Amino acid sequence: MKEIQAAKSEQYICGTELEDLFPVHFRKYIKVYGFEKGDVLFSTGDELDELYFLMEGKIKIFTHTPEGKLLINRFKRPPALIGDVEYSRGSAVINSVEAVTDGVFLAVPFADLARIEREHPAMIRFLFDTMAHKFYTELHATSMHMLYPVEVRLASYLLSISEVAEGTMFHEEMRTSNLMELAEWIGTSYRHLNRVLKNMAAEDIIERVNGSIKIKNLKKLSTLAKGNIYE
Amino acid sequence: MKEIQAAKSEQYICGTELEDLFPVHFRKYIKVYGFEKGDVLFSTGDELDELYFLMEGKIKIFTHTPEGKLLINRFKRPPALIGDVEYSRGSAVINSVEAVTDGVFLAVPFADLARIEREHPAMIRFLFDTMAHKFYTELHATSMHMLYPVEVRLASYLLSISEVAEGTMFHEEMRTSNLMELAEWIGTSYRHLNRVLKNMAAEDIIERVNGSIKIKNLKKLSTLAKGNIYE
DNA sequence: GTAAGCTTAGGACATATGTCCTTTCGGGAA
DNA sequence: TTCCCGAAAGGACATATGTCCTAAGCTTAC
Repeated sequence: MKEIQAAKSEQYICGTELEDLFPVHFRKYIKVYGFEKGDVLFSTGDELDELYFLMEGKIKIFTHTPEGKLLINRFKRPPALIGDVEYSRGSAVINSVEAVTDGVFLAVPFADLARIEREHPAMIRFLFDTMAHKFYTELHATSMHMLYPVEVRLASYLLSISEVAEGTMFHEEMRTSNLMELAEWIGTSYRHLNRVLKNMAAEDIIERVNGSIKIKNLKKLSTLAKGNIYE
Repeated sequence: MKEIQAAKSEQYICGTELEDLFPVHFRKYIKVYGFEKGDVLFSTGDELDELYFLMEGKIKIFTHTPEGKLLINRFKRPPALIGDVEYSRGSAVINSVEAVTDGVFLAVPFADLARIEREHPAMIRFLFDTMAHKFYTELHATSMHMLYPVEVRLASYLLSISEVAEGTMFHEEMRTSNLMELAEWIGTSYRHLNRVLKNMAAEDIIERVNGSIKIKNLKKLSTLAKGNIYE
């Protein structure tokens, strides 16, 4: 990840929610960073001193254990905030972050953020709301994982991507390009995902055409998902 | 849960963190509620219009599915906040809350809270920090659940209660009185917990004396827990 | 075009965990 | 004391899910 000197933060801020958030005279302190697919953006334990706004691209946030097991916490697309927990707690980075695609961050040094916070209450309110939303989402996902088997989570996921019509930006957040990523997102092994997909195909709920998944019976799928929408 | 008219919020606020949080002239709007063991305090879907500070007692926060399955989200002891997510999002109650023991809440109407927030920035900062902490804790718990089998979670739990010596208030938060509650907290069935306890006993890590658990080999336990502390 | 390397697909087997039931046991109610 | 009940303990079996492995079908680089 490296700073793009040429880029002006203005071009990313204009027309977004961030316009209200950053008083104009603070904008010159905002840096623009670019990253490339596969970059390791942050690692557990790093010290952070900037807050990052994901403006472009897709990133993945994950935990890994000392034994090397890996758990995808979530995939994120804009708009997303990285480093808010660390800003609040003053602690080191909790989860590792990796770039799934190329992308762009805006960065605000914690020191400047503290100043903005003081003279512009909207900022802290924004941070609070964002955090509340993250927490809510996390709670929801945890419940799903603990309460339902993979089959239900998968059904719910498939539903969510099939309803793009009514879709807020939110649904975008977890579209995945291939099955392995999907397995990670749902929180299971690729093998098991495959097994469940096979069952669904056997029951004519979906059809697998050369790698991609087509929904054949939306109604059955809804029943399976038990009214859950994956987020 | 009912308001205790006689009680003054002052007596609960004095000497705590809340002293800085509530400007003196706002304190008269703070209500005091008492509840009794077993009371259902909040249910999913309720509309909330107050923020609650748990001052005394122990409560349990849980989700239940349409099918009746139940998932303990966590147990809480003071200090704890209920309703902050709802305040931020303006949404209905997410998880149900039940009293595990008798206890006391302080309550601040959202309307007043909004006013305090405006003239006293420490309040929103407090909410933000609290939320960040909740989020962090939730993340940690999720990772534990997803990454480790019950055995490790149990070991970690036992460690945490054995280290009361170094204990912040935090460790208190999840002491449970009986095995069924412990099973719920760890997120497994009573049967399975029992099974795992038996294994540990067989390996001389613990000893089960008439219902209670004694730790016999702290070192082995630590190894099992792999350095995790069940926060 | 060919080899290398993913991604997809699935067999075989092991393990973690859940469900249902039965038995035992200690403490409070009658 | 006697009886009853909830908590504790564990057997038997079912199910969800993981691990390891093999093979086939594509891309992609050269």
